[in-house]
Amino acid sequence: MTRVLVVDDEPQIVRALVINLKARKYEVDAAPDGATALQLAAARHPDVVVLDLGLPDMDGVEVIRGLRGWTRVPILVLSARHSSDEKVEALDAGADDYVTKPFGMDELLARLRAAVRRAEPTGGGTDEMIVETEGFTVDLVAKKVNRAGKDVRLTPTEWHLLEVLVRNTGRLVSQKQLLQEVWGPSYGTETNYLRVYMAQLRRKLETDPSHPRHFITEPGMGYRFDK
Amino acid sequence: MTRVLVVDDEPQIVRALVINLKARKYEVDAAPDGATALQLAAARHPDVVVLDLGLPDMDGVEVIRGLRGWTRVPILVLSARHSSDEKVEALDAGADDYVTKPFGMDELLARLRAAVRRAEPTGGGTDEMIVETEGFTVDLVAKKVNRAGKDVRLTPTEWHLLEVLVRNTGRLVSQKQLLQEVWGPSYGTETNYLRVYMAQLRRKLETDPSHPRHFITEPGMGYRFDK
DNA sequence: GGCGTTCTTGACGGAACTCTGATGCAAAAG
DNA sequence: CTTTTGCATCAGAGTTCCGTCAAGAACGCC
Repeated sequence: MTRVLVVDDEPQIVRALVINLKARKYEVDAAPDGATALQLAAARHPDVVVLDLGLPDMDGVEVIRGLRGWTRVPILVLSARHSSDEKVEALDAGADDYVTKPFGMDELLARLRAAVRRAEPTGGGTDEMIVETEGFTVDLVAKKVNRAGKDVRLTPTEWHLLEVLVRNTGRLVSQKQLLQEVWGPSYGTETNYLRVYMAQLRRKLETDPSHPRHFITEPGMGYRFDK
Repeated sequence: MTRVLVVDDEPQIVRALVINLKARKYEVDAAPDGATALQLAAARHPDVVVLDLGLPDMDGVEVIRGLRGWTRVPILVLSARHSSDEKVEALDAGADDYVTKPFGMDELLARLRAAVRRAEPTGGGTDEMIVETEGFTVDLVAKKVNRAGKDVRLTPTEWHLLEVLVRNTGRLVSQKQLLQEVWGPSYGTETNYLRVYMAQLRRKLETDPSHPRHFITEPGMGYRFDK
């Protein structure tokens, strides 16, 4: 189910959006200001953000920057201002689309669908995004890990961590990047989480967990997944 | 260089777009109708398509579908029609954005930048920034050094030092600059650190560490990395 | 409300890394 | 030829970082 974060300080707009989105089977979170928005985004990892630029506590563009610091989630900006400069600023800060109020609900929903669609992982269906090692197989589309013919059960956090590593196969991923992608932007230094969950992954996937061959530690820098 | 395909049957709009895009260092192809557009798209593989819906030979939405059959290239729709239905149809057919005429050039360019930006690869196919010598290979993105088929393990400081040198391949880097970039602004004089870590790098990477060929000392001045 | 799963937190031993000082060598300066 | 200066090398001390375990807290599911 697609999760949407709606950020707006006008209750009637939020209500209208929430009703329409829920009717179309979206999962919706709402935030009345920028601080709440950033917090919710980190906690809930929405698939798309609908953001009103006129917020009570901070400039909407700052919210965009705050999000772009750690995520590429599509951001659809709402604004009462029609000025070209405003649009350019928001778009260049990292917004994906800009809709001026008053807006048609149909159009907004269509733009939302477009934003979600293009964020989908390679919809072409040609490459299945399956990574194989000699000990196990990771299917990024089906979200499944197979080892010796049996599916391995992973917790959400374990899976998320594995996903980030596998999407960067062969590349070193810094601890900060891992923490921020999996736990959110404010967790950049909680390296103990990484230690615990990396140990879990190794225990579940490595042939010899105490001598990992695929989940490599680069001391002081980060981790690397190798085939 | 980013390649743009402009599809429009009104010469003056095409001309305005081409001039503005070329001035901003885009490479531009232009097509006056749908058939030419599909053909050019296939031949030239543009990074983004700007598409007017009002074409002489076919419905613009058909062009979108024709493109979406085989590519995920961002499509930015231009149209004189403000109707919500038109927008929804185009977006749901696979367009990425919809701008109504008359449009502001600044806004259009900003939306174009946004479309190109989000199409940029993140997990796959990034440019690799690889530097090769006859003895070893440095991958600045994956943070990997390969020597004789095996990965060389570098400590954070060693890697950081190597990175600064490699990014300045062929140029002399002063000791002060190296120290300040790797250890911080207040370490401009601790040249002994440099000696120790330069020796480590040579020991790990040079074929004959006592007669370095790549990590050259310039006495009294600094160090230089040569291929 | 009870139960099982998952997430968080803290502590500890061991491994890896950084720093430091001593020593030797070579080239430039006197 | 001697002195001085700058660099290379080595090994040990101190510090930081990582893997592991275990227990409590939070969460979701009947």
